[in-house]
Amino acid sequence: MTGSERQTLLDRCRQSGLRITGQRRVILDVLESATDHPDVEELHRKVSAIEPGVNIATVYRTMNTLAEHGLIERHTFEDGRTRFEPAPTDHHDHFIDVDTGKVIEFVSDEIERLQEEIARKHGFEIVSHRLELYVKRLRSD
Amino acid sequence: MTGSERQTLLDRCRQSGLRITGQRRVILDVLESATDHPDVEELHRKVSAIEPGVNIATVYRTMNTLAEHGLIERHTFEDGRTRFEPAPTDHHDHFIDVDTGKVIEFVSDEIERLQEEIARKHGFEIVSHRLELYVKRLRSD
DNA sequence: TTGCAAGTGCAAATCATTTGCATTAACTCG
DNA sequence: CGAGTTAATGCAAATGATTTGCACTTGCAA
Repeated sequence: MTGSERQTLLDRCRQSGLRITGQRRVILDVLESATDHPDVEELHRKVSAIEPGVNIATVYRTMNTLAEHGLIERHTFEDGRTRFEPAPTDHHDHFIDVDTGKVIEFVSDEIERLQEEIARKHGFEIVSHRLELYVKRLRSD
Repeated sequence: MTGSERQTLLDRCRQSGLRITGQRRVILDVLESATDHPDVEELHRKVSAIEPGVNIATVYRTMNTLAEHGLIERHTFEDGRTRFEPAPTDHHDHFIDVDTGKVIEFVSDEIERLQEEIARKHGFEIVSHRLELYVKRLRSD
């Protein structure tokens, strides 16, 4: 019932004691408003459109800093590129549309439960996991 | 009931019309006898132990050739390194032991089925997928 | 406002992987 | 079995992504 449920990346940066610079504002903004999971180059391109002159090394460094502080997640899909997504609030898995390259999130408690079960059977406990479904849109004609 | 069920990588290379060179013999051998999923550097190290003087570019090239011919699979786990595993005979998913780095394979028809179901619900059909469980050994004390 | 540490730009360094080119060696065919 | 073609290899240089050293700038706490 507080107003803090949809916390912005910027807020979380503050909480982590990171300095809020002009570049960071833009980077965080771009990162947050991205529907897709962008890679560094994409980020840099979008950031530069808003605020030219931001060095790509800064984007790299910012991504690393954010990741260290747990504010973003780093993903490496089969296409090899390292991509980012803001804040692991709730856990979810990914559809990757092989035609468009779009990444869509989904959740399945059932699958999560099965994973636990299988791990236990093998004498493991799960630290984390990743499930990626490479998909094509179903055509209804 | 023929004798062809456990086909060696070498055989499959021959079938694909690849030349069998001294280096390749060794590389295939190392690849096949590896329980873990090695990356290029690991492969090169092991190969060099048997047959010194094999250039790492050759290992890279061989991996690419094998992958093109579908004789090995390329994986990129969260640790970022590109790793290989011989022959995608049956489909399976991976446990990655976060302590040891070991990769263990497993299968779950149930999970596979759930995946199909979820994809369908979202209007997708699955082209391929990857499920990785990052795990720790359960301690029984 | 002042000072210091964190952040930034730029260029050079690093790391993994690929590639051009000359050389070697597998397989095919006679 | 020997010659020819063509893939495979070695080596070094090129590439592409990411990191880093260093000098300079700037956010923020006091």
